[in-house]
Amino acid sequence: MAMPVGIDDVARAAGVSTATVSRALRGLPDVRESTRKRVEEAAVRLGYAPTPSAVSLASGRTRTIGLLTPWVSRWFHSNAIEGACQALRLAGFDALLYSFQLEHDATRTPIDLDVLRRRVDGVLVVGMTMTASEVALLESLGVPLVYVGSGPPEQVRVHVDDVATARLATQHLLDLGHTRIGHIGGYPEQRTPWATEVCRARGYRDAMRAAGLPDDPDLLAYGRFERDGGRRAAVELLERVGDLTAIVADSDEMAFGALEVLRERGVTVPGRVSVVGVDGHELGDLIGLTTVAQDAVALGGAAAGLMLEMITGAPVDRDVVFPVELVRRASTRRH
Amino acid sequence: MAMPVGIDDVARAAGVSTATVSRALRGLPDVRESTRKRVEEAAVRLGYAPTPSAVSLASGRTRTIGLLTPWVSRWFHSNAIEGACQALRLAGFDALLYSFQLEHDATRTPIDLDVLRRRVDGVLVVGMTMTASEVALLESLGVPLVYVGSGPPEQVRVHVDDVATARLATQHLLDLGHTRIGHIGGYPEQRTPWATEVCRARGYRDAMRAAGLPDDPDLLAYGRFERDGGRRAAVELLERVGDLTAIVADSDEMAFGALEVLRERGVTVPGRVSVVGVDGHELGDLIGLTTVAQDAVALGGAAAGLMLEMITGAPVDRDVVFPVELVRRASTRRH
DNA sequence: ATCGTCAATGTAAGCGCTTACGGTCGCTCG
DNA sequence: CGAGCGACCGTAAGCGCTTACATTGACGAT
Repeated sequence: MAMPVGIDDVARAAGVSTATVSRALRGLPDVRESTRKRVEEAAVRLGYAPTPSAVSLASGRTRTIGLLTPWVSRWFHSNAIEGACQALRLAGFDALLYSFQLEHDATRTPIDLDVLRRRVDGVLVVGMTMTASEVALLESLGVPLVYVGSGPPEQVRVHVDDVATARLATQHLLDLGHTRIGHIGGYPEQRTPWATEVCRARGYRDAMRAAGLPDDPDLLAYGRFERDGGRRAAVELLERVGDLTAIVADSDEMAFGALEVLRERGVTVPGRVSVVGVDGHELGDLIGLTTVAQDAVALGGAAAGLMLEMITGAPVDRDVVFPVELVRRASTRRH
Repeated sequence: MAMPVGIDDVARAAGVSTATVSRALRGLPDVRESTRKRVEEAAVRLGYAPTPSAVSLASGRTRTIGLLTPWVSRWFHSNAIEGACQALRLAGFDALLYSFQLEHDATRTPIDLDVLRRRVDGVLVVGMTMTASEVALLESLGVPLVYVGSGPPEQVRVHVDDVATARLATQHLLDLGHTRIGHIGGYPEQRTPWATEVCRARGYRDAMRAAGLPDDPDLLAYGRFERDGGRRAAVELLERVGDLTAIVADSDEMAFGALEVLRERGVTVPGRVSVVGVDGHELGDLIGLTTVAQDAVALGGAAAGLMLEMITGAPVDRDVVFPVELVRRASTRRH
């Protein structure tokens, strides 16, 4: 194991001062081209690489972005993280992963954001509905923030139009002649108005109203944004609504849960009930789930891009909205 | 935004030297209990938190673990990462995520491991078959290494017995009376002997031989360890083997791909062909895929635990093997 | 009373960089 | 021909901690 080579070693080898090495290697001006060449040559020859912590301490920058996420193994999150990671690496930035297992949304333990302090140059909030106080806490870190998936309107965010997305899903069902359409979504209580849960619920309601259908609370069921949440909500819905002919689930994973319940109860899909989800989960294809797809990887990548621009001080779009696409598959049909 | 409070501020507030603050806050000996109390009180009051880069620079430790992984959005990886992340956070460690999109395995671009140098106290290699030279490079980092999923025998690793796993899957099919059992696995070429691809292929072969069946190269098809890889391999298999009655796929995701192909071609499952996968993917339940399940989250968590022990210098098991479990579902039946 | 001992602190030298500031030198310009 | 000006580079002061080593008392032993 070769012993560590520092910036002074390079300086000595190149016959210049450490300051010049620093400038030369970082491409700063005020360095003669011939000198820079010589320094770079020496650096390569010695296999020099700056010590990150020393750079951070001296410069105040970490070249690291924090990824704040409630889960890493869920579809949206893992894909968005993947996209962000790639983009960050390309720019020479590192990704610090902070996954907070958020239990019950109500009694959720306060996130210890202090672990981020002075650790990152910016943070990407991935698919996480934060409370107002959490947002304030985040802002107190004093670094750029980008919200992926959903975020406060006044913040920089990269997302799809959740209202339109749910409306599209619902409209698809309406177009097929359904009217008794149940909605399976995330718990809207204690949510800020911009939460995905809230927006998608609104999209559903908007579509129903626009079709002249009355608001019917029986058609609404909630659960956590995952398969099991979808299961519970579906059970509720089936027990409450006898003439249900369709379900729009706010995520594919919830839809999968609903499909399970339907199958267990012998309710054929799309024979008796049509189901549409939201996300564009890879396995939706195999399962034959009609869905409104979004490109989570691209969202993550775009968010990372924005973040990098913000760090360099460039002005950025405060609100980047990605398109969604209805993917018709076997789980929906005319009523 | 309150201005940053440093260790000296705490020292002043507590009426001691910075050295004492450092010792007191880190629980080192040689600090009178009353002093420690006073220092802690002051630290809390001022909202002091040490600057990570300063700590790293001075101590040489980063309290950060690098997670090396080829993908984050695939089942095994996202789950293992999730498990590792949680365990690390509990210990106050950060997780630096390095996701390398490995393209073609043959011409894979050399991983730039230098980004890890002096950045991490250890690295977890998650579900990644590394070449001998990559392993050597990793070792040159001079930090503890733990391999999750598969790794060189002489290294510390946390994994399932891949040979036994594939054997179990195959045996299940044999027990059901199948003999024309195709195997869908990852490309075994250019792999080290301990690669998951190689071991699972061996498990399949062992089971077949043990059942007295001849080696039949026609029954082997390869692809990447994901859905599309499963698709291609399945297509190959179907075109080559007319009397195929069962398939063992080396991952659930590959099995899903195979199921798609079978369905597209009108081959009923398990009517004409039985399929068994490996992993325990959440959606295997919905899809009804028989599989040999492993607990990826637990693997990740255990690996993180080992890592932490290694960092503190404790001796650890060099080889932690987790159990697997056959989960019978609708995709397999008696021939 | 004297000395070693040991617990509890303080002192200060780094850790490996960045960067404000100063200095040199060769030119241009009035 | 001297002042002024850039271009280029070196000096050195940190950045905010950790830690080897020195220091100080208090105390029991001699």
